[in-house]
This record gives sequence, C-alpha cells and structure tokens, in this order.
Amino acid sequence: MVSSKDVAKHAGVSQTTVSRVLNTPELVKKPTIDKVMKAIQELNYIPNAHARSLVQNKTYTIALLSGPLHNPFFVDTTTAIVNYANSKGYRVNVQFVNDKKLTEAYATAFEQKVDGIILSCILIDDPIFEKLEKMDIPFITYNRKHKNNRQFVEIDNFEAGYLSAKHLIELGHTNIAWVGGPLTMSTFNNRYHGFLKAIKEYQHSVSAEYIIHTDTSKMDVSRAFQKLIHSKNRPTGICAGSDSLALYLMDDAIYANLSVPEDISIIGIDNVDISQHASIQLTTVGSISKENLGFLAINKLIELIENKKNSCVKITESVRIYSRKTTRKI
Amino acid sequence: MVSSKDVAKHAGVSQTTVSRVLNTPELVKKPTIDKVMKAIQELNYIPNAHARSLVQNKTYTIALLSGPLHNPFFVDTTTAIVNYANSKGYRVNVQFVNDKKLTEAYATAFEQKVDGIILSCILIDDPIFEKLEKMDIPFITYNRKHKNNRQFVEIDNFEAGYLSAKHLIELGHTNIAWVGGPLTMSTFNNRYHGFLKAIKEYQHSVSAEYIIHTDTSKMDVSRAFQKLIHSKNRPTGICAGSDSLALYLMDDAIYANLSVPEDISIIGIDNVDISQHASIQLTTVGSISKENLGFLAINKLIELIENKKNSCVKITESVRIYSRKTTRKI
DNA sequence: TAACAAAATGAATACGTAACCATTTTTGGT
DNA sequence: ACCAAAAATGGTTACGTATTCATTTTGTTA
Repeated sequence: MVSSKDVAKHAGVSQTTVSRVLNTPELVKKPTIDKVMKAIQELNYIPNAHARSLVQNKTYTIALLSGPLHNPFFVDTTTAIVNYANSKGYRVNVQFVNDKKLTEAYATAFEQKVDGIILSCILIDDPIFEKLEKMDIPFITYNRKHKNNRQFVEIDNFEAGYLSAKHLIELGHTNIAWVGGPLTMSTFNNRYHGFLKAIKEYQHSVSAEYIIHTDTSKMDVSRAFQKLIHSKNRPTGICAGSDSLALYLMDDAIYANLSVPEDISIIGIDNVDISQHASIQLTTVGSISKENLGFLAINKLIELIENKKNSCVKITESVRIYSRKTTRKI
Repeated sequence: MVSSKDVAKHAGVSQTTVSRVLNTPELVKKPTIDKVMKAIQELNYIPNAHARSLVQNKTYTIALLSGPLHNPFFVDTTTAIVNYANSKGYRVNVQFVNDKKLTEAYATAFEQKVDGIILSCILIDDPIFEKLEKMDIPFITYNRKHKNNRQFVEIDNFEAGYLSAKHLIELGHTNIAWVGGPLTMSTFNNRYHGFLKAIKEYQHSVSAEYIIHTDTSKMDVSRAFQKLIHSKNRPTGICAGSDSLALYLMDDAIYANLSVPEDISIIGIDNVDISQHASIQLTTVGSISKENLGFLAINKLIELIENKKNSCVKITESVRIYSRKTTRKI
C-alpha cells in the first residue's frame, strides 16, 4: 500500500510536508504543493483513515443501530440519518438489530471507537443503557427511549395513541381494538396509555374489548388479527401501535376478504412515507413537522460530537391526525 | 482511552500477553488469562479496531454503495447485505448514492481502506470503473453492471423485459407502453431490449407507440405518466422498467382516477417484497430463486475477500412472471 | 549588508495493536 | 536430578498518519 512516506520520497520532501499539503496547504509554498500533488497523482495515493483516527482520536464514523427495514419507519429514518451524516463528512456503520443480539451489535460499535452512536432499538429498562453511558461516547436515541435517557428524539407517543383512538371514536366506532407491540418499548407503552385515556374518556359509550400486545413480526401480528376477527364481538376499528403493524393488519384483512375501511377501519401511528401511496392511503398519526425523526436525531448527535457540549437534547415532536382512506364513519 | 498497555500494567503482564489473551488464548496459561480478563473487566477495556486494522491491513469493513431506499429494491438488498455481512463479522459502511456525487462516495470508501466494495450504482460506461480496478480491492456489483465488469450478480434483465411484454401481449393488449429508466444503466438497457424483442415478435398485431426513458424520480415518472394518459391513443398496458417505477405509476394512475388494472394494466420488474402486499399485489417479473440478489452478491464478495481467489463471479439469475392483480385480460 | 522576524520545511514521536524474535519457565523422559 | 524440548511470556518493532519541536530558508527593515 502506498503511504505518505512513499509520496514524500517520490516528491523529494519530508512526510510531514506531505501531510501538510493535504491538511494545511496554506503553510506550504506553491511549488512544493505542486510537486507533492504530482507525486500523489502518480502514485495514486489515498490517505489511510485508520492511521489518522489513531493519532487524532477521531474517526468520522457514526454507528447506527436501526430496526429492520421491513418496517417502513426505519426506511425513512435510515435514509435521513445516513444522508445527513454523509453530507457532514461522517461515515455510517449500519446494523439492523433484532432485539435478540443487541449486545453483539453494541460490541462491534464500541470496537470501532465511533464518534457517536445513534440508536432506536432500546427498551425502557434496557441494561445496555448503563454500558452506553460508561463508554463516554455521545449517543442519542430516536423513536424509542430508555427511562433514564438524557438525549432522545421522539414523537409525542401518548398524544399519538390518544388521537388515534379519538379519531375512531369520533367516527362513531364503539368497539375498538388495540394491536400494539411490547410494552417494554417506550413507543408502544406510551401510545397504548394514550389510547386507554381516550377510551376511558368515552367510557359510557365506547369499549375496547380487545387489547393485544404482540411481537412485531408479521406472523405474530397475523395471529393477533385472526384472534380479533374470529371473536364473538368483532371490533369495527383497530388502533395499530405503528404504521408497520397497521400495514400488516391491512394485509391480513384483505387476505381474509375484509375490505378496509368498509368492513374494518385501521389506523396507524408514524405517518411513514409509504402510507401515502395511493394503493395504501393509510390513516395515521404523525409528527406535525416535516422533519424526519431520524434527521432531527442525527443533527443533534453531530452537534453533540462537534461541540462537545453536554447539553441535554430532549425533543418530543407534536403530532396530528393524517386522515386518509383506511378509516370511515360508522 | 484505556489501551492494552494499561491492561498489561494493571494485570502485571506484558502488552503482548494481553494481545494473546484476546487473540490466541490457547497460548496462554489459565491463571494468566484470568488475571488479564479481570483487568480488562475492571478497566472496561475495548480493543481499538483501527489500530488493529493498521497492523493487520485488514479492516473487517465493507463499503456498500446502494441506491436510495425509497426504491424498495434497495430496501430488500440493503437488508440482505448488511445482515449477512454482520453475521460474518464485517461492518458495513452504507452510502445512498444519487448518481451525481458518486465520485465523492467512492472517495470516502477508499479512504477507509475497506476490505471490499459492493455496489449497485454504476453505469454501463462509468469511468469510475477503472479507478475501482486500480484500487486492487475486491469489489462486486449487484443489479447493474459495467460493460467490463468481471464480478457481478444480476437477474436476466433481457429475459425479464421480454417476459414482461409477452405477459401483456398474451393478455390481449395490443397497445403497450414502456416506461423505463436511463439506458445508461445496464438493467434498463437490457430490459428494454427484451421488451422490444417481444413487441417485434408480434409486430403484426401489437404496437408500442409510447417508449419513454425517464429519470427515476417520482416527479419525472409522473411527467411520463401524464404524457401517456393524455396521448391520443392511450395504451392499455404499461411495462415498467422496475417495480419502483411501477409503484410510482400505480400511484399516478389512482390519483388520476384510473383503476388498475381495470383502466390500465401495469407490470413491473424485480419482484420486490412490498409488491406482494395485499394492497398492492403488483404483477411483476423476478428471480426464480428465493435468494435475494444482494445476498448472493455479498456472499460472493466475502468469498473473494477471504479466499483471495481471483475467480470471476458472473451470476445471472433466471426469471419468471409473478402474476398478481395489476394486469388483466383485455 | 546586517539583523531579525516570519515563513517553510524537516526530524522525531505518539497513537494502539499484532507480529516477530528472544528469553524464561515448565514439562516430561531418563 | 538432569537435560532437552515445549510452553509461556516479554521486548521490540511496524503499521501510516498528525503533531510537536527544531532547523533552515526567505523576506523585511534599518
């Protein structure tokens, strides 16, 4: 591999000068710069980022621990995160974490000595959190958060759940189901409690007979759906804990020969990009702001990295209903 | 930052021994291992991957230059690539490349001294190709390929285009449009020529009045669609150059109050995961094999990296029709 | 032209690890 | 108990860069 020493020799200067040409050319005479640049071209020299990291203790690398892309929420956030980070000169190490081997994912992130970590997949009570804090690397969570989280970006999950239920109630639904993910995740937890609040507000007229907390895999959701539609008192509307779940439910509904929303209304939360597609037109609750949650988070993370200010970043975006075609008056 | 030297001092051994405990523990006595491990725990030591890279000239990092995730094809491939690479102990540096700043993307990949590069975004005539070869880093393309490509994984694009047109012809369509991406990309190029072949085979009875090669952005596709439906002789079926384009076209069709497939048939190519969703059920052409194209490519790339065998990898997967709900008899 | 400041360059070093070679300790066979 | 071989450990170096400090060259002023 051709190194800066090789370039130096070839150009008849010191390695120091080569380094200067690349980093502080204003300290180098023009003819010297030319000589060195010529040598760089001729030898096809490319500086080694690892060696630089070693001496500068700065890697220009960020670890992203994302949920899987079959969840469209993570499609949107991953895009926003990677693109913004790249535009700021950072490389992004991506891992798609299933909650099983989270620890492993962290390990590889730590070895890289990344400048920062951005993650979604953390549980309210996750023991990994303390390890993260010990690392003394800036990190931020988006979407989900830990109970002790100091840096996070989320939507107002409680309000989202509340608005979701209220939307169906106001459309006249009186038997509403909840299908959400594990309550160990802050998102589903808060959304569910928001949902409950709305139901309770209308307790005289509305009931939620079916509350299902399921795993987020397609199969588990299908199982939940089957349970729902074969129940004696089939709900007329389902509040899904996320758009991803809502899409799964729509899939199940259609394959069960139920029309959405004619036979059953479905509402999601997150307002993922794909929910707007004409073939889907999912009614959902999402951030008022157009800024993607991932963008907000990576933005703040890079600020933390570069300013080293220990300021707390706690962002909770307001939400609103995006009323589309998967819910209807009853 | 705590280094192996710190651990060594704390454990009363040499740095060499610490290194051995982590890499070749079979060469170290049990009690010594225990001492060292204890020190590692106590100091919360994590080895520095960059330093290791420097001395071993091996980074366990792969650069992935993918197309954007709003194209569902890249959702599927990115998932497959990242997950497989991680399972093999490789980190993946992801970049979502728009064709403008491709060069920049390569630059950062090169600086990382990655072990290998996996990329989709390359043009048939791309000048970057020679730089890539010069780098002497194993690389492989998936989906698209360069005219001189030695390592690639693709589907049989010509056949795919052919089957796509043939499908509509056999359904009785006689006025069929083509909406594809730039012919500078091997995919669209071959698919288009396959399409043409089918049209020509039935020349007496079928015509393709509208051939549109567009950019792949939503807006450009919409423009193409508008042109099509406002034409004097509106086609009854559209062969889209990819599922991504097909989905855009479906979106446009529905918003233009045209039913798919009642008013217009649309067929894609790629058989992306989302095309199976009950709300979409896109008829498409895709690989017969269940193995994702990205998986095949990363698999081969890691083989190339680890065996250093210079064998050519040229994989062209056979394709078939996946007949769903967006095309109909006429 | 001398004197001195400023600009330009170079030599040596550190970063954290693995690898190589040298040395010490242990083991096993007589 | 002794010796050779094997096992275990340590000292030193290299990887490729940026940085610090020292030295040389250039430019400016009296």
